Amino acid sequence: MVDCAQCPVREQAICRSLSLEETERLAGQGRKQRLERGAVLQWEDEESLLVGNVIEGVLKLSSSTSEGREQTFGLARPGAFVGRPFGRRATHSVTALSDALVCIFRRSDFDSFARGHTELEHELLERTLADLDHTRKWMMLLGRMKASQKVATFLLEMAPGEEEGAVQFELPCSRQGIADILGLTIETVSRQMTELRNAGIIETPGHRGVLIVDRDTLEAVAEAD
Amino acid sequence: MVDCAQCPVREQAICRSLSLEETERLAGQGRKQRLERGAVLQWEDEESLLVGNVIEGVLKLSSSTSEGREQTFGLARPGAFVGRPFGRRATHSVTALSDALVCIFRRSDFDSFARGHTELEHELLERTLADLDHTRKWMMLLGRMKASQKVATFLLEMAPGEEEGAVQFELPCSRQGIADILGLTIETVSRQMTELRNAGIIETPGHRGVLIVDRDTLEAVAEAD
DNA sequence: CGTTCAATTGATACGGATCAATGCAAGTGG
DNA sequence: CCACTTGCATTGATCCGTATCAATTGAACG
Repeated sequence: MVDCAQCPVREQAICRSLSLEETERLAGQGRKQRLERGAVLQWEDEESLLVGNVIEGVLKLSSSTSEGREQTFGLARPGAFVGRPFGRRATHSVTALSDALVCIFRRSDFDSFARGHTELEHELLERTLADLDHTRKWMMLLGRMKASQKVATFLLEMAPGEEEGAVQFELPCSRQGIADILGLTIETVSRQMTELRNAGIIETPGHRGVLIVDRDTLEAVAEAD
Repeated sequence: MVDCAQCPVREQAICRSLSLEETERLAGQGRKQRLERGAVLQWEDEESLLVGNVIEGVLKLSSSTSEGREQTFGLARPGAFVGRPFGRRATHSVTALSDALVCIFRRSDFDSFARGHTELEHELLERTLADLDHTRKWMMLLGRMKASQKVATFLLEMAPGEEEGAVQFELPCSRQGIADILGLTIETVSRQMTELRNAGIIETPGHRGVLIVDRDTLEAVAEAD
């Protein structure tokens, strides 16, 4: 049985546009699935069969060139919607970066449900427009920024909040993961991190931890360096 | 008075999802506007006031870094929808690459019209999803391909049709324009074009003309070079 | 304490940017 | 009709940033 009222992402996921009753009707067509770290929910170029909401964990949207170089398009956190509704071919892979829990539907079921629920489609439209804005922003980063700017921008993007003071947090992925997002190599990312550390702008407690000491300077590096 | 029945993009623009009657009701809230080559319909970071359809010409969606390096996100051809509905801030500029004709609406008018017309919102959703797919494809190109692959991919993308034989066409933009799209410099684009010409893969009649002589080899270059 | 995997550091090569000059075609005016 | 300008495109020389290859360090774990 489903219990959307208890869902931890009820207020973030697209379901918030539906009444609890309608949400549970939708949920009746889907199921929850646990994903282990590294599991692939959808392969690029496969038929697009599934769509869904992320409940826990972090997923990665990515694609690879024929030579095997990978590019990450974005990360999906709890509350995010993943998959490609209204299209038969997946344009990217969806992989779990951490153990994750998703609430998934057959694409065809979701499509017809959405066609009957205007508010849901509208919510999806708003999200897709926001995703597009965000993707374009990162396009600029890939095409026009140098490594130091990319890394600084990435850290600022990952940092929670907007506060002035020092902020500490955990990165959602390894150095390789950062490299795939920024279109760099693992070594270049590492070097940029040590430069920032030597300059006293950040500290790096543990492999995934980051402490932003001087946010203003970090923003200046992101602007031009 | 409006006459959407005669509109040359009636069957391509989002309006195709509306009855002719509804289309003209929408048109009553908008107007046609001519844009001269180089005119800017919308500046990045300005308040998002306008949305609309491209009727004639080619527009460019782009943004610039603080240092003035420009990145193009995409081109809008006749039938395309431009602008950012349901959001108050424009994330990119919209510039006419050629003389153009657009059919525009105040964003607020369009938003409320769309909220009342499910089929229009659905059409917009499908387009936005397709735009997102396309943008991600180009993200990969920016992040992971080398100059020769970028240029080859660009030419293939611009070429009409999928035929085997030689195809001739005009590029929609100058070398600088290509550079802005591919995240390269004008010189690098030029050098790659001459390499392709010397290899007998393409010919370049006039500044904007391209003749693809050997499409297979060009595709091979795009895959890996 | 060794094994393993990720991150760091170093040395070198290469691709593309940058700076600078030349070429080429389409106007413009004498 | 020919010199002169103007705006791209092309070509060349050099420099810088990042990739690549290779070795080392460091942390997590059995």
